[in-house]
Amino acid sequence: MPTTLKDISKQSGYSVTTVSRALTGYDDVSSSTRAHILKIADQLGYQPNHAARQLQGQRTMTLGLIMPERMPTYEDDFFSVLLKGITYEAANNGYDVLTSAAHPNQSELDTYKRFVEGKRVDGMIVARTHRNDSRIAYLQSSNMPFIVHGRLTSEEQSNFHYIDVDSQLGLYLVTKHLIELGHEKIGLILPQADLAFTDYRWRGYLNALDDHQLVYRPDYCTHGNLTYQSGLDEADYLLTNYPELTAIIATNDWMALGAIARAEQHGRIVGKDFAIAGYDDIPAASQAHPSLTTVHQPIYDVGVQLTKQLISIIATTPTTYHQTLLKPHLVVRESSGDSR
Amino acid sequence: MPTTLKDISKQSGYSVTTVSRALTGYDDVSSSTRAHILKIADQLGYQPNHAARQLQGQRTMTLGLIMPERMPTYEDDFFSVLLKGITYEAANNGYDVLTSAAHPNQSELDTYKRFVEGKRVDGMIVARTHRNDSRIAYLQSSNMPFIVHGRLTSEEQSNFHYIDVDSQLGLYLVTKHLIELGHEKIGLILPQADLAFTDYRWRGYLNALDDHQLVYRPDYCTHGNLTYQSGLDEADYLLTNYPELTAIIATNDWMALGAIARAEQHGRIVGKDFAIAGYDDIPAASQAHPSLTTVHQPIYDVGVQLTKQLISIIATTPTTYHQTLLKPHLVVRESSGDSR
DNA sequence: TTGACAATCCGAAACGTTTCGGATACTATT
DNA sequence: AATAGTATCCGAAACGTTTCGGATTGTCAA
Repeated sequence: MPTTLKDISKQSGYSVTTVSRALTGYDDVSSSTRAHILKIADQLGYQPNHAARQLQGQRTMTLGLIMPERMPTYEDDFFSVLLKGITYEAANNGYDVLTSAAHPNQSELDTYKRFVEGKRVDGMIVARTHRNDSRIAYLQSSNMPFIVHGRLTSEEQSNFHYIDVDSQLGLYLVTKHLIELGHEKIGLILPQADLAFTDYRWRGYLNALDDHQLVYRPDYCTHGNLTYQSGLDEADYLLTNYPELTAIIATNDWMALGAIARAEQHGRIVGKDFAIAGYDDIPAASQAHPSLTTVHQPIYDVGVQLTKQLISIIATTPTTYHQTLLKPHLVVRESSGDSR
Repeated sequence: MPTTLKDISKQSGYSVTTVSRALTGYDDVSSSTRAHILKIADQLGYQPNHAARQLQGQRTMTLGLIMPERMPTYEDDFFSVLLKGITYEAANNGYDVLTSAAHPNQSELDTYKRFVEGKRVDGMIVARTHRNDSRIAYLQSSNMPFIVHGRLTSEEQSNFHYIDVDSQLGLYLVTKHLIELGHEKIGLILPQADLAFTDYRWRGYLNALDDHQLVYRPDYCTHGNLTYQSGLDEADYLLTNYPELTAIIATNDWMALGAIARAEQHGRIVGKDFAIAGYDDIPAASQAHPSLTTVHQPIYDVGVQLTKQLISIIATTPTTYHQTLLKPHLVVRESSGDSR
C-alpha cells in the first residue's frame, strides 16, 4: 500500500493540507517546512494517487487515442506509428496516453464516450476521418478538446482543429510526374470511398489530368482496401480490362507493391515499359524492387505535431480553429521509370 | 457536466446506493426497479466516473506499457507493433492501455513508479529486457502483476512471468542454414551488449558453429545498434578487415538491409557470391532486393499473447511462473543465395 | 399471533486529493 | 499600545463511487 499524504502528515507533524500545498508548490508554506516535507515524501517514495486527483476535478494529464474498430489491414501500421509519435511528444510535455479500441458489444463511439464522459482524458486525438464522421460530431457536441488528423470531405464543413497532409496536392504531384514522363492512360486505385482522404486524392488526380488536357476516364479508377492483396486484385482488374494503360497510381504503398507484383505477372516490366507509384513512403517502399516512387507522409512527425497542438489547445482554449495543411513531397524512385 | 449516480438517484427516487447496485448488477434489487433505473441511466447517457471507481479501490481495467527512454532508432517499430497487438487484445477483454515514456527530468523507472504506485493500472507489460534490468527488479518488489516480453540473460534468474521468442534457436537456425550452404567464415553483427537477447543470439551462433566443427572467431563479431546506418558501418568494418568472409548474419533486419547495401558497394553480389541474413522478418524484408533471408518474429501476436496472459495473471494470481518460449522459424529468401 | 426469513432498500463511511475560508502568531507601522 | 498586515498553517467539505451493516416491509409456517 503506497504512501499517502496522510502518512507524510503523520511523519512530519503537519496537516494533510499543508503537506499537499508544500508538495504542489504553493507559496503559502515556509521554505523550511517545505524542505522538511519534501524530504519525508522522498524518503517514503510518495507517488500521488492519480484517481484521487482526477476525482477532485484536476487535469488528468492524459491524452486519448482510439484505434479504429477494424484495422483495415493487419499490415497497416499507420496508427501504431502515429501513436509512437504521440506518446513520445506527450511524455515530453508531462502527458500520458490512453489507448483503446471498441470493447466487445460496444461501438467505437461508445469508447469515445467512455473516455470523454468518464473524464479519463484531457483531450482526444482522432485520425483517419471518414465521410459523415460520427466521432467528430460527438466530440463537437461535447466540450472535450480534440484535434483531428485529416479533414472531412471537401463537401463537408471541417469546423475543428486539424492537421492534415494535403493529399490532393500529393496526388496531383505524382500524377503530374507520370504525365510529364509521357503517360496518358493512367489507372488509379483508390481506397474505400467513405474515407475522407479518398475524395482529396481523387481530386488531385483529376486536377492533374485537367491541367494537362487529358480526358478523365472514370472506369480507370477502382477502389481497393489499402492491403497488398487488394493491390494485386485491382491491378489485375485494370490490366486485364484496360491493357492500354501504361501506368497505375495506387493511393497507398501496400497496394502499389501489390500492383507491381501483379503487373510483372502480366508481363509488364515495371520501371521500364510500365510505371507504378504509391503513396505514404513506408520503409518497404525504398527497399522494394523496383524501388517505389511515392509521396512521403511524415506520420511520426504528424503525431508529434498533433500532440503539440492538442496540448496547447487544452491550455488556452483558442476561439479560432487551428488548421494546418502540410505539403507532402514526391519521392521519385525506380518504379515510375524513365521518360518514355 | 456528465450525469452521476446522484442524478439518476434524484430522477428515479431511489437512493444512490440502490442505483449503484442496480447498475453493477447485484441481486439485491428487484428486477422492476433495476429496469427502471437502467432506463433512466440510459436516457441520461450515464458513464461511470472512472476516477471515483478507482479511488475506492476497484480494478482500473487498464494495462500499462512504457516506451523505452530512447528509442534505439527512429525506424524501429517494434514497440508500436507490439502495442497494436496489446491494445486490440486488451480491448477484446474490456481493458484499456495506458502508455507513456519518461517525462522530462524523470527516469524511465520513475514512470514505472508513477503507474504502479499511482495505482493507474492493474498490470504492466515490459519489453526488450536488458542485463540487470531495474524495471523488473522494481516490479518484483512491488506487488503489481506484470509480464515480460523476453527473459534476462542466461546467467541471471528469470523469476517472473514471461513470453519470449527463443532467439538462441533462431540464430542457430539461420547460422546452420548458412553453414549447410557451405559457408565457413561468417560475420555476425550483434545488438548492443547489454540487451538481454544479445546473449541468446550470440549463443545460438556459437552452438551452430560448434555443432559443425567450425572454429569460433570472436573478431568476426561486432556490435551495432539495430539501425540501418549501423548495418552499413559494421558491414564495412567486417568486409574491409576480414575479406575472407563469405557471409554476414545481422541480428535484425534493418542492420541486414544496411549490410546488403554496403556489401554490394564492396563489390559483392549478395545472393550470389555473398550471403546475408537478418532477424525479425519486418515487412521490408520480403520487398528488399535481394529479398532477405531472416527469422520470423510474430510481434503482433506476441503482443496478443502477452495481454492474454497478463489478464489471466491479474484474475488468478498464479503461484507458479508462466513462462513460454515460442519457436521462431527461418524464412529462406534470396539473400542467403544458393548452395556454394 | 408470533417468530423467522427473505426480499428490497438505504445511510454513512471510505478511498486520497485539493481548495475554501478562516485561524493563529508574529512583525511592522502608527 | 493598538492596529494592520504578513507569513504560516489547518479543518472541513467536496469530487463520484462502492460497500458494510443495518432497516423496513411482507410472507409464511408454527
